[in-house]
Amino acid sequence: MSRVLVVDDDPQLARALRITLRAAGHEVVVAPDGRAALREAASAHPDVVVLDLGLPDLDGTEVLAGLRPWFAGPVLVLSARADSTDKVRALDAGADDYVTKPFDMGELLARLRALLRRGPGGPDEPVVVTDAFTVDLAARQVTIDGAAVRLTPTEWGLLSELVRAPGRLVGQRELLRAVWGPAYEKETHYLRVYLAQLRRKLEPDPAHPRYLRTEPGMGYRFTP
Amino acid sequence: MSRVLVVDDDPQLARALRITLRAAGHEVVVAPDGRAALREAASAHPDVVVLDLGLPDLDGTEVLAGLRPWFAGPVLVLSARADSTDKVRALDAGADDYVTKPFDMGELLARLRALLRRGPGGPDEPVVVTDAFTVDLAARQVTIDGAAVRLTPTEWGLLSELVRAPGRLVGQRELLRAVWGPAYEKETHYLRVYLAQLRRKLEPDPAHPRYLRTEPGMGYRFTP
DNA sequence: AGCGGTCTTGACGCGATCCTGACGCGGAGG
DNA sequence: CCTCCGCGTCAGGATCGCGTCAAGACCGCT
Repeated sequence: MSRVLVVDDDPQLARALRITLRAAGHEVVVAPDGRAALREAASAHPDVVVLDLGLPDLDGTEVLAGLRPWFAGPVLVLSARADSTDKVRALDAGADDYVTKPFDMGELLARLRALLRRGPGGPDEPVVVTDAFTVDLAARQVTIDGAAVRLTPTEWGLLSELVRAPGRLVGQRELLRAVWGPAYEKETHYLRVYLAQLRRKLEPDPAHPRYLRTEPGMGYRFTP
Repeated sequence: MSRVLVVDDDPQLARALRITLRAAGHEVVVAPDGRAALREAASAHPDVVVLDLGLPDLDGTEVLAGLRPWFAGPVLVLSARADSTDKVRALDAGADDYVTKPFDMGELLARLRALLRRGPGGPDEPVVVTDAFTVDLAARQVTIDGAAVRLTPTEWGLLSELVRAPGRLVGQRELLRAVWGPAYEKETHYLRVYLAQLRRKLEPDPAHPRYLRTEPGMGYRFTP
């Protein structure tokens, strides 16, 4: 989902953060001190930084000052100090949020979500592109040379199921269950009919499918 | 400097906030309850909203929900509840920050500064323009060749829901839940009736819709 | 109470979509 | 060489979803 740089010298807390953040779908990079933080921030290009103010080498605000000139993403500051003058100082130094330890993990995640929501262009668009056509899963649209292609609900269900697993073979039972329901697992004929329709609409040469391939006896495979 | 909408039913706190914010160079608008808040937010076009969750008429999250669809600026939530589940709920409902009462005025100001620093020039356009008509989400107004178009509340709800996701297909269940409520997810008939009305009012050729398109069996799509 | 506007509900025609059956083809196995 | 199974193709009929119109119910306002 997003890349998070965690700056903390406490190995235990860093570990907990890494596990929690990874479970929430983020990619995590950890830096144990200020110098490493600046180095990693420059090389790893994180989307957001979680910065503990209590570091062994540099003061947290110095890290913030070193970061801010060029790092545009949000920075969430962690600190054991609850004094509001500290908060004001950190926020005015460029922090976007300030959380005092000990803190609740759920709250931290929610605050990160709030920061990332404002972020650069929002979350990644799940778009699958081939040389012949483009599938936008979020917008539920298929385009071929920029022109929209009309798909029926069944056709779309089938296509999205295949496109969601690029390169992977999808069994016929799997497809039937996903599109028609568990009661239709034997109706392999449906697949033949609708795959033919999809190929007619999407493949450059429907007689020799290149993207929606048949694996005889097993299922179908979408190869980008 | 910036226009701040303060939503709080406690006259004393509202007064203190007005004085402090004005001293910091902000223009202040105060709303004592949820309905007034939504009204003022639409008419005064604030840059940021400070929202107390404890309101006499509406739940704070309802105000947030009513605000978020069209208000792109930051919202800072005030609350007496320090429970982290409350925080998570508010943040995920669209709040950008959450401050528990009692709070330090200096910290609140610093947090507001941090929020405003992130830019009143957000990429979100609250106005959607097509060749045929213009939709102003914030002002709740549709104009066609500069002339205002009268829409009923239901028509507006439907239109704003579609316009908010340009190019994306919006499922009929999704639309029904957003406009009528979760109990009406099966009433696809409503959609047909109101889409027809919208097309009559907005489309150049209602018989051949160009902007409010139907995706049979799936939903509707607004294409600018 | 009366009134205008809005929302709900029903009925109808039409077109699109889905299901189904029949046929030909090709490869695997006997 | 022959048979059988799975796949692709085609075409028809039943069904579903959509758009349209109109009448009744339900507000809020005067």
